[in-house]
Amino acid sequence: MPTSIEMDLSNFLPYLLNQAADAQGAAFSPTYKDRYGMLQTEWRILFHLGQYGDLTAKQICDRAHIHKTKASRGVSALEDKRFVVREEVAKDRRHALLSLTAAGRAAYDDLSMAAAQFDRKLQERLGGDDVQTLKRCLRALMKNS
Amino acid sequence: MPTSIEMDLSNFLPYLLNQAADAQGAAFSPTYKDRYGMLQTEWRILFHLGQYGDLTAKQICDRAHIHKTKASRGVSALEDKRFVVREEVAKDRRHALLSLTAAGRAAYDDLSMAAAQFDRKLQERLGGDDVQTLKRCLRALMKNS
DNA sequence: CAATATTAGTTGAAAATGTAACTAACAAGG
DNA sequence: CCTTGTTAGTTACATTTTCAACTAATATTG
Repeated sequence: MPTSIEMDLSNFLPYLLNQAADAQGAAFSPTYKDRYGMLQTEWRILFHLGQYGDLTAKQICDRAHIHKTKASRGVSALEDKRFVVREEVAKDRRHALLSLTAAGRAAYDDLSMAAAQFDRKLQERLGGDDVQTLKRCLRALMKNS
Repeated sequence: MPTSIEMDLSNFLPYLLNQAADAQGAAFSPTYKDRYGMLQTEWRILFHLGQYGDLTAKQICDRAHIHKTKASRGVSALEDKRFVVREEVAKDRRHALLSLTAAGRAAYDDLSMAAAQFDRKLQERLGGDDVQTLKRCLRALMKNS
């Protein structure tokens, strides 16, 4: 006799969030994985650089909530793929400004196009009003408490 | 000059989902991690057994979209903690029915209570109407396409 | 009922992640 | 300047996850 008064798993928000994120992440990941052999972190770094221009690793970490070790490895992988180059900042040699190469820019353009298309399909599936509410809620939930 | 016509990261649903799931997952995980040393998969298995009664590993995998190797290791860990016992099914000895021990049931009760409370706080933060919409959207997004 | 295919679950190795300790560069106070 | 503290980023190591191969049990087919 299961006691299920307290909580219903299918109503537990962290669970729903996680399942939805997994499902959609799995649906999109082949795009960057198969085309460019990227990991999620690499794709995220590439996206930030493509969208916001040159940044240091620290800035990317802060914006995208990526841990610095993960970012460090992601940047190295992108350098190996010749998608990113780093340039030391003269006045503070701890930082290095990251920027996209031509190849990196091409990959970004390709992937951001695919991402936009992916998003449009989701919007169609859910309907515009719901998507607005959904995104507003998700933005609120990103910022913890 | 960044080109950001195509796509805005802060509007890309897989990204928002992932960030929100990470943030809320990180907010809740100390509950099972600190109290019982559980990993997320273990907590999820425990939850399924507590809520839906005795199940085989396969049934849990199917319901919770957990890969069988992850589930196998999660079940072993729960056995080590004496939260779960397995009983062979006579008519098909490949399966094993998993069930909670008294200690497992106690942990489940404790955690499901905490989960319910966590969820109530989120509902308060977001407001009832939005939560309804949010959950409906997330359920739709869980089932891929 | 023997041969083959499926299914549930496990195991080992490789890949990825997280944690902590580390280096190198700068900053600030004495 | 010289100690002490902070910051950006890397590296080493332990934990976790993923992938592929495997075992054991049952189902299916000729």
